[in-house]
Amino acid sequence: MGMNASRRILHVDMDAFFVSVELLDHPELRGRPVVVGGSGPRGVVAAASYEARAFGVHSAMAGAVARRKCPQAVFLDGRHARYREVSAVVMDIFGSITPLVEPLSLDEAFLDVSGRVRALGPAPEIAATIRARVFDEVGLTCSVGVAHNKFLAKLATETAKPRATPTGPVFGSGVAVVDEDRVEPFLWPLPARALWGVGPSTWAKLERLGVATVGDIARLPVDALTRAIGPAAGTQLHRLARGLDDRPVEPNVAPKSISHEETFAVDITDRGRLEREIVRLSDAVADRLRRAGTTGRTVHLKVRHSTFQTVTRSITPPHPTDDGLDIAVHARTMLSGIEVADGIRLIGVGVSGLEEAGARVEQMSLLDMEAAGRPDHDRDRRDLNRAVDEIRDRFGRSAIGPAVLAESGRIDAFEDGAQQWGPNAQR
DNA sequence: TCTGGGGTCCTCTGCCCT
DNA sequence: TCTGAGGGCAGAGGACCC
Repeated sequence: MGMNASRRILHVDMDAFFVSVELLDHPELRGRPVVVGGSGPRGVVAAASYEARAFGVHSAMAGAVARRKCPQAVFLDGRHARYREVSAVVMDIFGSITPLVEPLSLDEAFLDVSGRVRALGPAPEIAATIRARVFDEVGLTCSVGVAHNKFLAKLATETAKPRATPTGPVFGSGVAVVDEDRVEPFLWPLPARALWGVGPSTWAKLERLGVATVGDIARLPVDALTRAIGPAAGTQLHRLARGLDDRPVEPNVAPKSISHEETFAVDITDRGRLEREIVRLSDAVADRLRRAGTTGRTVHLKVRHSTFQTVTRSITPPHPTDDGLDIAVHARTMLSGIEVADGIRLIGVGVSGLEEAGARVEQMSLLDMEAAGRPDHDRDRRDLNRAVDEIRDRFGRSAIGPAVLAESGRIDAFEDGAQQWGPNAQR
């Protein structure tokens, strides 16, 4: 395809995905306000049905607030494993349309259908086909935006979505198209907040510049923008405001980091307890690293104090690792420099700098390994991890785990389906 | 009963090296 | 030897997204 050939990009977004999956499995709840997440002592809303949205409930809202706004709503814990399962079926439908599918999350994806128009018809027709197939084969509704780039396709989706009103949900058009010669009338009246990358902080800075709409940004000189919000964000925003976006749809984007974090039902001041949580989180991170066949170079620790002040520490050891104990030792070292007496509400462990496992082992000479004093030790640990992985494959994640966790009985906290949006009430 | 969990990217700062 | 500029990297934090 030539450089100037117009691309045909679809953005597909499932409508109220987590809630819709729950309604699929619990049809008796249809028509009622339903909220996924937010049921625990410190939970937040992950998704709200359009009936619940009519009461002002929306995702990321504190569970307590949601309850106050809509006490009659049904609050459900999330079932992440189930959502993944349904998502895989939906993504397979996308994959049968074009190989160029880039998932953004479980419920959203970009599709480049430029090469499929000849076979399947114009992009809006492909969009309608996708909606029909997702409904017929999965039983869920989705909205689709069509444009010549990712950014405009995503904005188009918003206008196609159902809306919540006091009298009940109103269906959207389902498919929305932004034609290449209609970009400015579509884009410029929108609030600047609609642009990708404009959150509360950037929004405040833009307001100080007297900017309200996307059109205002487009008419602003670039250097005024870069001075206000930085070179990278400034140039990017200026391009988006003129509808320019040449990012390709990229399937198979490799993850750059893996992490687990947890908010406690009650703040923790006991360092020993925090160290045990670190072992558990590190074990879960390492488990995922090995399953993905990767190792991590940099270990990160995240600590949120009772005041909500959040600090992060990171360290890059000489060798990449996929070993839970290894990760835990580094994380614990970093924790030792942090005051915990004031109460800790969240702790997280992660690794970044991912590379294929073994990529480096071959480069490391035997001499290096001996100088580091770890050849036998390393091999033993790899054997142990392999055995642990096999046992877990056969009997589940809770079958085996670090000894320090045995008494607290928390090894299985990351079993598939563990609820994901806040601490359980009983913890 | 205020504020989850899993990510990405950018900026700033300090340090090392040239 | 001292000083400085500038690149590269690591670490910390912030902003943003779903």
